[in-house]
Amino acid sequence: MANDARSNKLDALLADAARVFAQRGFHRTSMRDLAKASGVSLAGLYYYVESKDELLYLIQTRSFEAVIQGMDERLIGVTDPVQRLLRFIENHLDYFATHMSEMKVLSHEAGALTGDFLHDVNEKKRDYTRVLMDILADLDTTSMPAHVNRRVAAYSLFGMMNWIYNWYDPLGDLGVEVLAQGVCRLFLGGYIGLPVSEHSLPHASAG
Amino acid sequence: MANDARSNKLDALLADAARVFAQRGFHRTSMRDLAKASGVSLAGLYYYVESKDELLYLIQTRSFEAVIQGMDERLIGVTDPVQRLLRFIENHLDYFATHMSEMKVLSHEAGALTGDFLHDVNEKKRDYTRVLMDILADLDTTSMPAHVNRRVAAYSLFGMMNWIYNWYDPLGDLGVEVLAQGVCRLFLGGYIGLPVSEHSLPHASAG
DNA sequence: GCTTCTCTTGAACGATCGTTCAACAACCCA
DNA sequence: TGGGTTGTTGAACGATCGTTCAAGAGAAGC
Repeated sequence: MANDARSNKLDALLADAARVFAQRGFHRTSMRDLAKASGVSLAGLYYYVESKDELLYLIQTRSFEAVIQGMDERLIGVTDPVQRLLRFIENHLDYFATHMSEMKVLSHEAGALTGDFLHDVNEKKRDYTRVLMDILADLDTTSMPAHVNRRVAAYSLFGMMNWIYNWYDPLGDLGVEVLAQGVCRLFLGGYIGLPVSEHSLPHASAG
Repeated sequence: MANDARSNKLDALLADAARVFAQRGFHRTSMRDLAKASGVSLAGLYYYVESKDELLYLIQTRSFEAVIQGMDERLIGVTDPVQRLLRFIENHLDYFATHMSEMKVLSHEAGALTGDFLHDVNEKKRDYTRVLMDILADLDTTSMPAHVNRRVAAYSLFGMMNWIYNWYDPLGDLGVEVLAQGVCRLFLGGYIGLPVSEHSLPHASAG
């Protein structure tokens, strides 16, 4: 179909744009930069996208939808809150490590969106945060009380996970599994004093 | 002295600029915006500062120097690694909560610096990280082994602390002391399995 | 062969950007 | 009173920005 070709090219365009946005930042990247990076003329970009803002929005909302979908799949049928938390973290970090550019754009360029675009992504963000908060609430009733404010805990976890674009190199010595196990152990050990055993840790399966 | 007046006005200018940069982002903020916010004409800004880049650099390097100086003071004479870690966290969060705009600019606009400016701030960042890494290494030899990769632990802690500009409201219900205690408990509990007692927690004295 | 639809383009638009500069006011010291 | 330093300004500079548009290429359907 012609629609397929168009859709595929849009996908490729978004991937190129995410790479450049992650590297130079959204506002420092010009549409001319994107044209060069994607091999299309400047005017040609506007056949696939209405504006630079929509480009940013599409990158963010699509990435976020993929994260949420992965989370939904990994939580199906899992009721134990510790397991749910481990899978929540595992999913987030897996996607982050395998889609570093997109997730950096999602994390770092949150303030660059405006209007309906901003509202839509913020709604997803609220739902996603709610899932984590509910798991933590579950954890509080089934384990010893945490002594750590739940909001502080939730956003600290997001901080650990979303900060990694500032330092982590997916191609370096440090494997994703070490990263995921570290974050899981830090958070679970700190939040409920639970030493996370080897076999209950995420196996950090890719993608 | 005339030099004092000039220096004071520069300080005020940097404070205004930090506020606007934190709100709208560095690249979205024009020199005309800063002129309006500081009550000086556009051209007048260039009497105090050589360029927009230098403005950003001054905000970042001065804030970082203040953080480092506060840390140095709080670590004097303290040898117990747990206490050193608690004070490191306490200092970082205290400064963050009392200088939210500057620290957001320091955290979020790290990639906006270039050349010598970037190099200088990165050097400070490396030294500062080294202090934390040394504390963690100390912690490893005096407590049970951590089972958490040290680099992962260090950057996770920075993630928890530097992410707060994305969600924390210093004027809201959540006090700085709750924030600091939460982060300390999360990290220490997770890193060395240590339940942090009430009296050993930072008292979160303001700046 | 002709029309239609999809895709791409060079060239231009007005707006806004960071920065500069000559000019001027206000003050200090002689 | 007059010269020099300090502080401030409006107006302009060239560059770059996001976006538009008329025009054309190429394949598809008749």
